[in-house]
Amino acid sequence: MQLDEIDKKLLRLLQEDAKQTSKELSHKLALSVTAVYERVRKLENSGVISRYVALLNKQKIAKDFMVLCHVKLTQHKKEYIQQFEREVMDLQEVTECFHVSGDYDYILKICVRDMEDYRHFMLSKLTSLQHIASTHSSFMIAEVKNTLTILV
Amino acid sequence: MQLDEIDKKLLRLLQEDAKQTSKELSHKLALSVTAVYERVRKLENSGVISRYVALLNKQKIAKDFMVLCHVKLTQHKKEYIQQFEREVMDLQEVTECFHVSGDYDYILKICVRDMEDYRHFMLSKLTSLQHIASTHSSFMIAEVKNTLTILV
DNA sequence: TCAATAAACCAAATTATATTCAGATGGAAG
DNA sequence: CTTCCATCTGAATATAATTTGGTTTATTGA
Repeated sequence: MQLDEIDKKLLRLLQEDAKQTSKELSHKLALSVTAVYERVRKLENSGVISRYVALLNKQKIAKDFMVLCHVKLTQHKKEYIQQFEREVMDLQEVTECFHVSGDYDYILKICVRDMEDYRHFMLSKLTSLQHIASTHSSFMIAEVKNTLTILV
Repeated sequence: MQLDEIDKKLLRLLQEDAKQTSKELSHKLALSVTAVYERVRKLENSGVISRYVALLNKQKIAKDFMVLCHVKLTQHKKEYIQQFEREVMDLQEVTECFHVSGDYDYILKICVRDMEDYRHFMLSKLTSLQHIASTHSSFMIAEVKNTLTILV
C-alpha cells in the first residue's frame, strides 16, 4: 500500500495514542471525520495497522525487573532450533526472543518481579530447556528508550 | 492497586486487543457492561493501563531489518552516560535502548529497511555519538517472540 | 481539449458504543 | 442488626463510529 504524508502522520498519531477520536484526528490532520475514518480503515484492511493493544505500567504490576539473556545452543540442528523456539514461546516471563547472528544464537528479554523470581525462572524454567549450551544474563539497569512508534 | 482475577483477565484481553467493545468484554468476563467499564476506568486512572497504541506490521512499511547492537562507552562518567542516552533518544531508528550490566553498557534494538540503511545508520548516526568505545552488531535472523502481553 | 473514471473528499443521517445515573446487592465493621 | 462501602445492574443519555449520498479533484485516453 502506498502511503502519503497524511497517512504517515496518521500512523504516528495512532502509534502514540490509539484512543483519539476521529474528530480529534480530523483536526490534527485538517480533514473531515469521514476522510480520517476511511484512511484508518484502509490502513487496517491493508494490514499496515496490525492491531490495537493496551500497554501496562510494569512497575504497577511488579514486573519491572528485566533481564536480557543471551543463549547459545549446543548445535544448530533444525530440530533443536525448532524445539527451543517452541519451548520459549510458552514461557510467559519471556516477552521477546530474537534469533540472532553472532556469538550467541538467541537474545531473550525477560520480565519478572525481582531477582528472586529471576533466579527461580532460570533454575526451574530456562535452564531446563533442551539443547542449551550456555547462557549469559545482562541485568537491566534502565529502560532508556522503549518506543513502539516506528516512523514511516 | 489490588487486582482480582477478573481484573487480571481483563488486562490480558485488553493487552491482546484493545478495540474490543465493553459489550464483548462483558460477555467474556460474565459481567455487565457498566461493571466492565468501571473496572477499565479504574485500571486507567490508577496507571496500571498506561496507554493504548496501534501496532504496525513492520514488513508492510519496510522496517523489518532489525539489529541488536551492543554498545560500550569509553568511561562510566555520569555526564557521558547522560549525553549518550539523550542522543539515543533522538535516533528514530532505535526503538529500544537498555542500560545493562555486563560486558557492554547498552543494548539497542534498531529497525531499518535493509542492510544498506543499517550501514548508513551506523556510519552517519550511531558511530558519530560521543563517548562510544566499541559496538557489536547482532543481526536479527528471526523475531521468534515479541509479545506485549505481560501476564499479571 | 475534454468527457469518463476513479479516488478522495465532505456533511448529514444512522447506528453503535461509551458514559452517566439511580438504585440493588453483598460483604465487613461496629 | 445496621451502617458503610464497594461493586454490581439495567436504563437513560451523550458521544463516537459508521454509512449514505453526493461533490470535488486528479488522471487518462479518445
